[in-house]
Amino acid sequence: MQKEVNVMTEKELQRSKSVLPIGTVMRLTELSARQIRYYEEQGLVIPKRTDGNRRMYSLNNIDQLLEIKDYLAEGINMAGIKAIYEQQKKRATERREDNLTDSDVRRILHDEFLNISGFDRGVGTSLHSQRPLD
DNA sequence: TTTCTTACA
DNA sequence: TGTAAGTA
Repeated sequence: MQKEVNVMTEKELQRSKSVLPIGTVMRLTELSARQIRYYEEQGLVIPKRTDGNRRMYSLNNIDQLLEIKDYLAEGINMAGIKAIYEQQKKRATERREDNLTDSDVRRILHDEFLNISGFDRGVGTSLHSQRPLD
């Protein structure tokens, strides 16, 4: 049993190892260096730094970047993405403090997502005329 | 050669 | 966001 835990830990360690330079990340994610660095400025996906201050990304970082890319493709902006992560962090806290069932968590998650996406699209776009945050 | 920071058409 | 400049 303990052996399995070690295996899992090893995988996580490998996925957390920062060994990819930004150039590789660019090709893997189809994102420009400008964008990758910008997302870092915004507090999302902070890479390790090595040698002469060069960014080194891990496999997990790649996943994070791809996730951000998906959100962007869905029309969610930086503020919205940040909000989503803040909400997730908040949910992690709520989960410890309360005894929410999985369905409760799902309902909250769904509700928050609608508010976030509705808010972001409402500014400048007219896909929906709804004003969920009113 | 690649990446970094800063700044601007 | 793209891109140019000057480094490391």
